[in-house]
Order: sequence, then C-alpha cells, then structure tokens
Amino acid sequence: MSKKRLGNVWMGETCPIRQVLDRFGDKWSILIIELLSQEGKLRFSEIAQTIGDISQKMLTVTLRSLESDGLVTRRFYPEIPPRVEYELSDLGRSLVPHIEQLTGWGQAHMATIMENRRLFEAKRMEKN
Amino acid sequence: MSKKRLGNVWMGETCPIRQVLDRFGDKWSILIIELLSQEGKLRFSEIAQTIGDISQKMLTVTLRSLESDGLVTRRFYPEIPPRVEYELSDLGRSLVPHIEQLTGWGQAHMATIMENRRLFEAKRMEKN
DNA sequence: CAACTTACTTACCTTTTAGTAACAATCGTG
DNA sequence: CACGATTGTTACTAAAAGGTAAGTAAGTTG
Repeated sequence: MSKKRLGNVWMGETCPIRQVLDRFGDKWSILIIELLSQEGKLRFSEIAQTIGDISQKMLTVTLRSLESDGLVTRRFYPEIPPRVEYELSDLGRSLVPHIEQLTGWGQAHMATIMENRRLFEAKRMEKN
Repeated sequence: MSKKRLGNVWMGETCPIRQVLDRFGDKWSILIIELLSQEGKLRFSEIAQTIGDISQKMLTVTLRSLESDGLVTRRFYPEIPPRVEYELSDLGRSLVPHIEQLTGWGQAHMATIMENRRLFEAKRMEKN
C-alpha cells in the first residue's frame, strides 16, 4: 500500500539527484568546466575575460571549490606579476560528455520550451 | 590573437549552458521530473509525501513552471475534494535519460569528490 | 618612488530563492 | 453548521547566493 515512506531515495542527502544539484547547480561551475574542456589550460584572467560577466570574487570561489573537489587543477607560477593556470583533471574531464548531453538537449528543445511558455502565459491571460 | 571577445558563446542569454542552468538549476525541477519518470502518474499529495521536505508552495510553483514549459501535463478532476494528476509529457520524458546520465556520474564519483574535499581542507589547515 | 600588473581577499550590500503559516474553495458527512 | 479532505494562494520572513568596490602582495618599469 504505502510506497515505502521511510528512508526512500528521494529524501535527504543520500539522494544522488540532490547531491549533483547541490554540487553543480550554482551559477558558474558547469560553465567553467565546459570552458576549460574546450580551451584546455587557461589563466585566471583569460577565464574572466571569456565569460565576461563573472565577478572576480565568484571566479575565485568557483575555481577554488572545483579545485577542492578535484575537478580542476591549479598551477601557480611565482613570477611577478604572478601567473596561475587552470586545467581540467581526469575527473573533471569525465564529467564533460554528460554536461554536453544535457546542453545538447537544451539546444534542441529550448526554443520549444520558450514557445510553450509563451502559449501558457497567453492562455493564462485570456482567462482573466 | 584575441579569441573573439564579442558575441562569444559564453556570454549572455544565448549560451546554451546558461539556458539549461537557468531552467533546471533550481532546487526541485529535476527531482520532480525524475520522480514522475519512475512513478508515472502522481497526485499533488503523492509527490509531496514522497519528497517529504518540499513545501506546498514550492511544489505548486515548480509544478506550474514545469507545466508552463510543456515538460509536465496536469489533469484536473473537479471532484470534491479535488484531484489533480501530474505526468511527464513526451518532451519531459526526452530529458530523463540525460538527467540519469548525470546522476549516474554522481553516484560513481561523488564519494571521490567528498574525499578530495576532505583532503583539500586538511592541506589548507596544515598551512595555518 | 609612484604606477602597473595579476591573482586574489575582505567587508558590505543587493537580489534571489525558498520556507512558514494562515487563508480559500468546495461539498458531503455527522 | 462545524469539520475534513485536497489543491492551491498570499503575505511575510529567513537564508543563500552573488555583486561591488576597495585593499594586498611584490617586483618591474618609467
């Protein structure tokens, strides 16, 4: 009768969907992973300039958390001025195809979604 | 020299990664899609009870936006008390395999990520 | 010796996201 | 005629996320 309510997969921190969302649902992580995948090694300032509208603060915290999780490697060259290069790790690279699957789906269907949204809004209006 | 700074794919609303993140980066959408994929047709209250820690408000706004985008269908039965059934549309179903790819990667590697995070934190501590 | 460069860090503030709790609509039942 | 059941809505609040702007280090250049 009851579809097991206790300890089911959908609740709490053990739910794999929530884990993934928790790690990659932020504004910049996936974007930076995909960028590094396409461009290879990049300096801090190159990432900043390519993305364009990321703040210095968010770029550092995002890169730091990607490094902390072993998705990105950071190489520091103690020159003056300093140089830092970021690159995907093997773990990071292993994620890329799955991201691209998802964005591929996005490219294929996002226009439909926007149109659906428009139609839904139109229907909602005519009921008032 | 300059890797085209103007109108590049990484900036603005045309970037497919940002579009996907914008639509699915919220706390509940993907979870609900996957739940409907596994359980088929579900009532409002069944979704609420299975997830357990979603608020009534967030369940309605998330379902409403999924419906608006054509990812979920809503069938209303004007009984007393009312009954509403939610189900994935074809468009919604077409997204499921890509979500599962990603959560599959999560299940395979999240333990490593957590361990990396622990090690990184340990290193950070010993430097102070 | 002030200015410049790069890669940060920090304090502060704004915006966005989500939660809480109360209320609405509906009609059959006790 | 109050009550319960179900699917919402609304106003208010709390928390999280992210942006802004200023500061830091450290050697090189004019």
